[in-house]
Amino acid sequence: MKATINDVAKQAGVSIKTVSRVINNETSVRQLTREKVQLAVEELNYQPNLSARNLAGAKSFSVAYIYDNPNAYYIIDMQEGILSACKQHGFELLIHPCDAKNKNITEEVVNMVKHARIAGLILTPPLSEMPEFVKTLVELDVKVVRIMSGDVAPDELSPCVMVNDRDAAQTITQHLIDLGHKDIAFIAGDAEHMSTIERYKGYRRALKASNIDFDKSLVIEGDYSFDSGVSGAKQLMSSESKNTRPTAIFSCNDEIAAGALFAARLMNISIPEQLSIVGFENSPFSRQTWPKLTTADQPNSQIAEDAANLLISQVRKQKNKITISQYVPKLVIRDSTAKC
Amino acid sequence: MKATINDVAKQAGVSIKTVSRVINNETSVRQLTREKVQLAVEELNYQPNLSARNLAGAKSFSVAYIYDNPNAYYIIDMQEGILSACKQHGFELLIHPCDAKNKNITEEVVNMVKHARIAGLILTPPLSEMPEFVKTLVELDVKVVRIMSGDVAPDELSPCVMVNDRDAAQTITQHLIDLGHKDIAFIAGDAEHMSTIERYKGYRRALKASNIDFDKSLVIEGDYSFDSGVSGAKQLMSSESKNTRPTAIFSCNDEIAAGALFAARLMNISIPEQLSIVGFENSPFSRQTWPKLTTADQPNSQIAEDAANLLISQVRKQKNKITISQYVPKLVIRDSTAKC
DNA sequence: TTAATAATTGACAGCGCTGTCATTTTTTTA
DNA sequence: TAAAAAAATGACAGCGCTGTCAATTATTAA
Repeated sequence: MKATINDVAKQAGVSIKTVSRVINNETSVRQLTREKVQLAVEELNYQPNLSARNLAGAKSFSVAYIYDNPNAYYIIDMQEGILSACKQHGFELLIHPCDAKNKNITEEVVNMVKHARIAGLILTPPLSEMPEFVKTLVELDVKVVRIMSGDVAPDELSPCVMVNDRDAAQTITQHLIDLGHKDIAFIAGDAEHMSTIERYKGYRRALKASNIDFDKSLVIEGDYSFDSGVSGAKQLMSSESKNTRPTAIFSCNDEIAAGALFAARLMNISIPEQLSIVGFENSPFSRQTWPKLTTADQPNSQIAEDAANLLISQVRKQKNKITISQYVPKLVIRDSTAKC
Repeated sequence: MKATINDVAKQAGVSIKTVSRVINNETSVRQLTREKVQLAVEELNYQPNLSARNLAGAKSFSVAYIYDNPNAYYIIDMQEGILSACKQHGFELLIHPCDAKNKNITEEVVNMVKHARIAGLILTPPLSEMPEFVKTLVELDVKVVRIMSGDVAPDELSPCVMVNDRDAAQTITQHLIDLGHKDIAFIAGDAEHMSTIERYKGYRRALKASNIDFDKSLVIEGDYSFDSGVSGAKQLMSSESKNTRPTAIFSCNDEIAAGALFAARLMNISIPEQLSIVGFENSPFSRQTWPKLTTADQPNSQIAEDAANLLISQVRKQKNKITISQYVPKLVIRDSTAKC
């Protein structure tokens, strides 16, 4: 019932090998022949069988998305972006949730790659930020594309799609400064995440650009969780605290910001009148807090599609060398920030 | 490098066909032979090649999860549950987001199933609740397992995993009644979703059981969105409203509840002192609202794993007829409900 | 124009597995 | 104990495709 390469060959009056050449976009097929084949492909609505391709060829038509990230919205966006690129190029997507903290993560992934004959991997933080992990993979000749925080790729290991958190954080902080804030606190995400580091840099840079003295006591460690937002904000705003009480809090992501909002509520601090709070990521729930969060929006699905396209062209050896594309999240002003 | 069936056969001193029999759990292999083969499989860490299996056999080792649901947390939980069952049985998971409203959805899915040689599908609402869609699929001999709301399967089309929203809703409503509430409003999800209907039934049943008069004006149409929670609660609590002002609101899911919380805030109604609000689903953000939501918890990942196992045993023709398993979400009491 | 070279095309094996069917071994029956 | 029946095993083709290499055709140089 489903057309095979044989049917197409017969219909086009050529050998199956020629059909194979056409569908794989190989050179050395005469234009006329190519068109004959393409016509037959369309008439029969032929689509190559992935299993057969994977089995016969040295190539693979599967890419995998390996993730370890508690943020469901992020993952779903990524997946859909990747899927969209895959569909376009006749690739298949395998998803593989895992635990980055696991010592055997490298082994686990290597095993999976070997077993399932994966053409390449897409990695997002924190996995994309584990140099040893990536290096091992690359040395095993696995194509990898990483989505990372920063403006330039940290190495030549693999192509990257960079998200410029630094500039975005600077813009966000500037927004607070423009509102008249001077005592701006910073609640960090996991310290080892590049995004935390980059956002911190942007924050510092904005302060510096406006000649605002940096107060170390306004920087609180956190871990990208709601709870760390709660405790961070409590610590910052408690009356016994020796710090200058900040008038604004830069939260490393929306969850932290939601936590800070929660803490403010607990302490009877009204937002944004008495305290401005910003988030980062523009996850759907940043619109569902009270008040709605000012945050930075990143086009995740677009970023993922970009990464997948990069990966696929790598796999096809369309050597576009180490390509890098960069995105800068955009400020979204909502109701959690106000004049000082 | 990777062991193939040939390596195993050689190692075990049998033919590849016998190895095939063992790994497929077929009968008519002597116990002794079976053990020899199993030993070799372990020694070589052999794992059958999916592509080869798919290509050679009539069977397929891929299942697909087709979804159309804006709730990222739900999808991720589902995926992970399905993935876990797949891993256990050597199946592969394909994910396929789609739009249930699309007229060609059936064609799209049928096409995908045919093309990718899918062994079976897992469907969640709203797709699982489209009888014509399911029927078409089943008639094309595609195995389907549905996750649905209700206590018994609506038909014999396919196995189902049922989530008893009705009983859960009754329990939740009873919780409100126990707190002394009598004027309990209901903000519905999408009217055509079974879950809305079932939750509504549970709500009505609880009222009836406690001899509380049902007030139609306390039932508001909604659509499972934050915004419908906002407008629903506004409508219920506005002073011009002719209704009895409710003292509690049953929201059909956590998003609606978050919306109701938001509206209450807007209207200066304090929760839970002046108004109790309950959600449904226990999504992560129900812990991140102020106050934290009382809600009903459903073990989504477990449900999904169950569904996937059901599907896989169907595919393997281990005819456990039309099996149904049922889950009842459990009440989780947090801070958004209080005595009247 | 012809030989040499380059560009196109095809024949065929084989990827790792399962299905079919024939063969061998074991068990049962007479 | 032999013959018949049943159970266990294996030989081999072939799933749909790609890689290799040989054969053919078109193009260029001499």
